[in-house]
Amino acid sequence: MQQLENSIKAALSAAIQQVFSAQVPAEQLTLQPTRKDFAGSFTLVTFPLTKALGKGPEQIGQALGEWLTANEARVSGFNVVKGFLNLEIADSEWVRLFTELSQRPDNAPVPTGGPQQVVVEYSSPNTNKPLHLGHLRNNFLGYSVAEILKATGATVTKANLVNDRGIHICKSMLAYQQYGQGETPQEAGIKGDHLIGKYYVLFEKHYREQVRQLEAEGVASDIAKRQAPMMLEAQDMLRAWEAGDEEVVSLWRQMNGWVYEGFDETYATIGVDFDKMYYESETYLLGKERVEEGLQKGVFFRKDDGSVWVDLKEEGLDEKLLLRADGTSVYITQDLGTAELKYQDFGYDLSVYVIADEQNYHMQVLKAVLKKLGKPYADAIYHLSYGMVDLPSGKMKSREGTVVDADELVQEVTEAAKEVTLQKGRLEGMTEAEKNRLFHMLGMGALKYYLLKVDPKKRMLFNPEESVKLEGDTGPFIQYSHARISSLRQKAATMNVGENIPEQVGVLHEVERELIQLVARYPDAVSEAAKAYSPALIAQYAYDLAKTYNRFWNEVPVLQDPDEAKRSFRVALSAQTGRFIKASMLLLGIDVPERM
RNA sequence: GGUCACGUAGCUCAACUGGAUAGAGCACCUGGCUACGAACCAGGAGGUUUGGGGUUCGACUCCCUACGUGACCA
Repeated sequence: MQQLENSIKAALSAAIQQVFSAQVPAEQLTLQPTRKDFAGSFTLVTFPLTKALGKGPEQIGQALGEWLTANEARVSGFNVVKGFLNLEIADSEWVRLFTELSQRPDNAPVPTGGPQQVVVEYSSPNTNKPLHLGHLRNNFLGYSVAEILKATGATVTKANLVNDRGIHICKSMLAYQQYGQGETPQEAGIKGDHLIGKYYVLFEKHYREQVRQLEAEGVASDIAKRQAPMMLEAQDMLRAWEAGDEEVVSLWRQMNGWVYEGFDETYATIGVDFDKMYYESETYLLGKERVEEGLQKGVFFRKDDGSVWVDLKEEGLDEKLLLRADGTSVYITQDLGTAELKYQDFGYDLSVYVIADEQNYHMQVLKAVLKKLGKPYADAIYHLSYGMVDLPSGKMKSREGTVVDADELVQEVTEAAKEVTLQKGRLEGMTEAEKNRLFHMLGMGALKYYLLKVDPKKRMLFNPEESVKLEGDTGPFIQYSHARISSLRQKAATMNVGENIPEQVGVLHEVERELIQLVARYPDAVSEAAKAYSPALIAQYAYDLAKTYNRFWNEVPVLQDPDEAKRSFRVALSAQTGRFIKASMLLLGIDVPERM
């Protein structure tokens, strides 16, 4: 489609040369898809040309339209409305374009001239609690963006940086020591990540009680928060961990192990994967080396108390602490180390960080610091900043217990999909296992599509009732369209209708033309989505494709048409639509069924 | 206090990066299954794009300002 558009532009540029004897390079022309209410496929906006050509917008449109229909075989007609020249493309050209696309292998890359070695870091959980709704947006985005970049031909590594050390996990450990009585996930019958989460909550509960008590005794609030015994103990534990205390380290290992088992189960269920795992416990020391490097290069400075800082005022930021006075690291310290390590491992020319927008400032600082250090990979860092997920009741707050648990949510959407599918689905002859796989596929389709169809940058609202809907602008709507196509193809096969594209198709139906144009846009959709790091563009495309196909289904007979050529052509068009629906959905991490 | 986002139909989201009469879905109303799958399709109603100013042939989009929401920095 892009090619066709470019060659039309070139033709327009030539037309301007011929008719007005003026030079207007093709790149300067604004060509856009024609709006639905007008005839034509491409529209040239002629307003910008009036000055250069010294004519009115209608006059220009008329003259160019006439020249093109006479001299350019692919342009079959035109009309001018105010400053808009609408060009109609010959049906033969659409059929030719479609034929070309049908021969394209499904996994052919869409070259964009973009980065080739890519690392996408996403998920990046803390190990003190199970995944929740916010993590789901992150996971789905990261997975999808990685797949989209792969589709452009890049070599992509999916990385997960696990935050396995720090005060948060010590809190869970402490509570477990005090109240756990050695229980294991197996004994408790709870997933490991949920078990650890339970103790984290327990810590918070008792800790807050202690703070309240201290306050009742007249201690100031901020002091009480720092002096509460459980907080002091947790900090002791962190120090013991850093010192390598055997007992603490072994408990830490055991509890993190449980969490990983739980996470792995969740990752498998939601269908995301990673090529490389990083653990902060293994990388945080590397960050200190970078700080040392910065001190030696003179781009960082040490304050009297021994803490290390960087001055980013010239970059429009502030002074930033890099290492505490006691030599312990802060978040950014370890990020410096991990960035270096990733570069050593993969030599990326693009490193994507899928991180919520609350860390915009932090990521700016990271990039600026790496630049100060003169790191060649600083500019390759891209922060894919996404908005928070709100609930109808407001913000999710773990303190108030309003977080939506990922595992529970997956369960719910699957259950909802099951209910409807049992009622309306065509499940004859399917085994129980196949049925369950289908329910899961549809439930996840609904959930993933719901979270991915919104522009990543924007904060979004998660409405539980809407997220399990299967009608309208939803994943299952698109999955349904695919199932329909599969069914049609099967029937076509039994009726001996081929999927070949005949030499002569005749005049196209308007909706056929529209469908071909959409199908032809697939590579453009992928490349736009890659450039914008936006799965939402793919979701939008898949929806348009399914929607237009359904209109085609309702308005045009396929197997019933008396003309044999039309029958095969329409089956071929259906088949290709199905392939691109599937390809698009797979880019979102959503699988599509043959029937449902 | 400072910095940065965002504000579009009752609700949830689009709008090709400055182009035509701002589009979809949900909800509401009307119509279409003895047709290849009705989880579908067609139609109706619903908008001062938060308010106010400016830039230009043209502004949801860019600039200024007020209000509202959110995040971050101490």
